[in-house]
Amino acid sequence: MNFDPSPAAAGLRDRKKRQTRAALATAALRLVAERGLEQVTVEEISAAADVSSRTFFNYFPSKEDALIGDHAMQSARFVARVAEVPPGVPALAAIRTAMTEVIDEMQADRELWLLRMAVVAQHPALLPRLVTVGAEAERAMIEVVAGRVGVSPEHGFPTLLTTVTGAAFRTAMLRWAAAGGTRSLADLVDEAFDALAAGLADPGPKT
Amino acid sequence: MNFDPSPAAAGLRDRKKRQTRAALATAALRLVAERGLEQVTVEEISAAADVSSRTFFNYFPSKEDALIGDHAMQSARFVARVAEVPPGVPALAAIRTAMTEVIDEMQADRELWLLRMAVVAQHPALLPRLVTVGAEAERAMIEVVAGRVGVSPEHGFPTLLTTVTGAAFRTAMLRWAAAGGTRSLADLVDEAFDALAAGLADPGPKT
DNA sequence: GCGAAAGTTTGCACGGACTGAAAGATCGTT
DNA sequence: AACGATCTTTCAGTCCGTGCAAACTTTCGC
Repeated sequence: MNFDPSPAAAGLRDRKKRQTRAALATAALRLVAERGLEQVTVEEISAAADVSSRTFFNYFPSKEDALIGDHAMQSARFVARVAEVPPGVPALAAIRTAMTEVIDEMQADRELWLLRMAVVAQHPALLPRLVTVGAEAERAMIEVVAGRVGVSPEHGFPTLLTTVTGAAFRTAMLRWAAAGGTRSLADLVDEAFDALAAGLADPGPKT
Repeated sequence: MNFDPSPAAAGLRDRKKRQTRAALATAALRLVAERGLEQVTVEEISAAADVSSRTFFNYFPSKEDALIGDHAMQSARFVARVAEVPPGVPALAAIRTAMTEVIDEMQADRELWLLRMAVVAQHPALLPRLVTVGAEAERAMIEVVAGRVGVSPEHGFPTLLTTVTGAAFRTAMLRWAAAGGTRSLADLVDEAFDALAAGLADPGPKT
């Protein structure tokens, strides 16, 4: 069992795996950013990372997944953070609060994420695969929200809130990348969540 | 130029094209609903529609597209309807109003849409391809919203509103299908839009 | 150290999605 | 009936993605 995947690990085996995984991911991003998704084969990505193309598929189930990365654990932590926010805080605000941790991690990997978002912007089909990376994470999120607001998961609200905040976060990420990281991601997320909390009312001309 | 694609057309050729397109789409839906997406090949779908598999790809660029259908014109009309709503009406309400036409058409094809949504529910990867079927439609929508509320398209609001209402509509469609069409789609969309207008505030326990 | 155990990489073979080109069938028009 | 335009089919080919088994490497027990 590996409870701490990020730091320089004890085993040599794990370190190597992390290396090749990172090499594949960055090679994929770099090549696709240069040439476009269709113009890059997994064989080329694998060659750039010095492994066989079969090995590529041992790490990622598809070409797209190598670009998006593996956010399974981040998603799980995110859901857990939402559950940890004190009760009484409205669910929308709780989600915004829990996002802070994810945002900080993205800012830490700033270059990687800006490149990744540039690729996503060029290939909108990849967009949905961000944030909502897993069906289980989404279901878990829906259940946590249902618990927070005290309704059954069959009620429409938890699902609506989950998908809508996901969409809001995605647009914030896109704007962040479009601005080349000029404005802070946290600011852009705040802006989006403020608009949601305001009922998506038309912004005054003074904005 | 064909300005009126739906009614029984004049030419025999066009009729045949419509027939095979519909045959392919319904065969795809039926087979995938029975066996699942991975267990159905394009060859089988084509055989069920009595055409070669190459012909399938003359009609649809991918297996998924045959399931989702071709909503390009509907999307364009939808965007146009949003632009037609009298100014002064907030953008969120304008979008809800414009949706009525789309919803009515879906209710008219009730069986087809319920089957389609059942398939989508079984294969969440198809979900994003609904509503947001085209990048151009989405951009057009963003521009119309920007025009309505009097901000530049670079402002975050138009994009946010477009993606968020899309997500809301998708959840309403899923609930509609999950309930087997018991509740009217219009009701479920209203519920979602009311929640959006209320700033996604937690629903009281009395809901 | 050393050999067994466990995990990883690789090549091979395969099925299926999708595309281009060229030949064949069908339809509309005169 | 014949011609041109349009659609369908056949064919060959590329690439994605997966199961399998052999070769290899790290780890562990002794």
